[in-house]
Amino acid sequence: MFVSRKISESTVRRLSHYLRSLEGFPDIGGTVSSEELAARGQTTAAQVRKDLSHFGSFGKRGLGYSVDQLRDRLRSILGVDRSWRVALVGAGRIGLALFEYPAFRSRGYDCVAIFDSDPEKIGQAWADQVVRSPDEFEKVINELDVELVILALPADGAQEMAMRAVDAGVQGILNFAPIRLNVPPEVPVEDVNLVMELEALSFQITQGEQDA
Amino acid sequence: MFVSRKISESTVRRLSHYLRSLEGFPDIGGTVSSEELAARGQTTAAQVRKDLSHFGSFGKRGLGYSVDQLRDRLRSILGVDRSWRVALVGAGRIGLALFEYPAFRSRGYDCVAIFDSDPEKIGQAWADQVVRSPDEFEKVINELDVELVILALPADGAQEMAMRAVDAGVQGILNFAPIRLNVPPEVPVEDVNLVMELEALSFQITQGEQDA
DNA sequence: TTACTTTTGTGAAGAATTTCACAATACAGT
DNA sequence: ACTGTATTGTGAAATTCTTCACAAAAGTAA
Ligand SMILES: NC(=O)c1ccc[n+]([C@@H]2O[C@H](COP(=O)([O-])OP(=O)(O)OC[C@H]3O[C@@H](n4cnc5c(N)ncnc54)[C@H](O)[C@@H]3O)[C@@H](O)[C@H]2O)c1
Ligand SMILES: NC(=O)c1ccc[n+]([C@@H]2O[C@H](COP(=O)([O-])OP(=O)(O)OC[C@H]3O[C@@H](n4cnc5c(N)ncnc54)[C@H](O)[C@@H]3O)[C@@H](O)[C@H]2O)c1
Repeated sequence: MFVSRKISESTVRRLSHYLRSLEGFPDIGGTVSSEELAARGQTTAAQVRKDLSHFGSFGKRGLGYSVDQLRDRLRSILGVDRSWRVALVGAGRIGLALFEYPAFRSRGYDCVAIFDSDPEKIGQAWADQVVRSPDEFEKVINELDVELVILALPADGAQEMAMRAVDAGVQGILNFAPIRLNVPPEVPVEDVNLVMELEALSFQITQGEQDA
Repeated sequence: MFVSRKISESTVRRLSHYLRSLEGFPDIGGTVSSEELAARGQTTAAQVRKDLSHFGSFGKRGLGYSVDQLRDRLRSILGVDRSWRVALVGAGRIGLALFEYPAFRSRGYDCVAIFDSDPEKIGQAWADQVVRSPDEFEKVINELDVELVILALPADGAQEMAMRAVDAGVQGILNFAPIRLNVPPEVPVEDVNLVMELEALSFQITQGEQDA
């Protein structure tokens, strides 16, 4: 019934999926069943109900869940019923792609500062932002009250910038650099490692062939 | 002792980590213990041994694993002891970042074709490649014997291109579009959803604060 | 050869996650 | 009000994943 601490990683991923599905319903006032939600995700109705039950019971037996209500509840559970101030560190190729990706801003992740160590890039205008020197990092993080940092810089600078971000009071890190960051356990880090995703594919293909 | 089918997703992710760690050892002829490997990953020695034991036993009691041997074995398990022919679909911001990312090629993922539907982009040269029209898709996939496809196009075109890729004989899909692709179960799909990663962060931060 | 140290490989125990299955309940129709 | 249908919320069972713990090597040193 109540938030019993320790929600599993996979549950959180599924909650994101449910929210994404619900945002597909432009429908006002409708309802959705755990069965329907399961079909759109890639899971079972029982799993959907169990996932949601960790946070309370907001369905109606015989009817399902109110789309509007469930969507709001999921937004609040996932912390996207507000906006987050994000800084981008590394104004390279992946940094640019992320910066220009509209889905971030539309979900409430607001890029309020960009840093790069390359003197050629410092001072460049990116939309409403100017690329800043890492020398200003702590000052800017504090002044703008940055909560999240996206690390899109080469691996050799990532650990240092992660530490500086934590020391400056940043609350979470999305890391694209292919290294395991060492940060205090209370600061969550999510790693994105695309080589690993490709390896997962080639693993599955290779294994599959061994069966045949 | 033998590949007993059904290796868990988390095991595969850890195998990738182990391989990445081992590639950090330029050391020729050395050995590494499960303890050391665990420290570099973010796991336990028992987990390392259990993961490896699914594929045979290639350590020496009292000594550990031969770095060279284990690295080769992991490469072969993950299917990266060969090169893979990859096509990129969608020559946009994320497509460009991926195309120029050197770690892919160096791991054996070779981008051999690029497709985009934008007439402005078709014909553009990208390094050694030329952006092609999706009209040529099936022909090119077959001629170049493409095995993997990276979908970096907007969500509304992704399902169609996934299906065409499968029909053309592609064996795996790395999908950046924020939709759940519908493909036959024997074709592995890996999804990359960055909004979900950010939501995982904001969830953890939000939850953490509720404790305090 | 024997004693000692180290570290693997693995069954068994323990923990976590998913699935099952069903009583509880909400509404619709008559 | 009653009957029928749909669908939740949730203990319990089943399954999957992780950790434990220790006998079985393998090397080293005396
Ligand atoms: N391009 C991709 O598709 C891709 C995919 C996955 C992971 N990555 C990883 O993302 C990171 C960035 O990749 P990229 O392709 O954008 O590289 P890039 O070389 O295009 O950009 C990196 C940027 O970081 C800047 N930088 C370097 N040190 C810095 C520091 N200390 N502080 C601030 N900025 C600094 C550089 O000046 C450069 O502008 C790398 O770690 C890479 O491994 C990239
Ligand atoms: N930019 C990011 O950081 C980011 C992050 C996560 C996910 N994504 C996702 O990745 C995908 C691409 O994002 P982007 O930012 O590169 O977008 P983009 O608009 O920069 O590029 C998309 C490209 O795909 C092409 N395209 C459209 N339909 C096509 C078709 N049927 N066949 C071939 N090409 C086609 C377009 O012409 C365009 O060049 C989107 O689904 C987006 O949601 C992007």
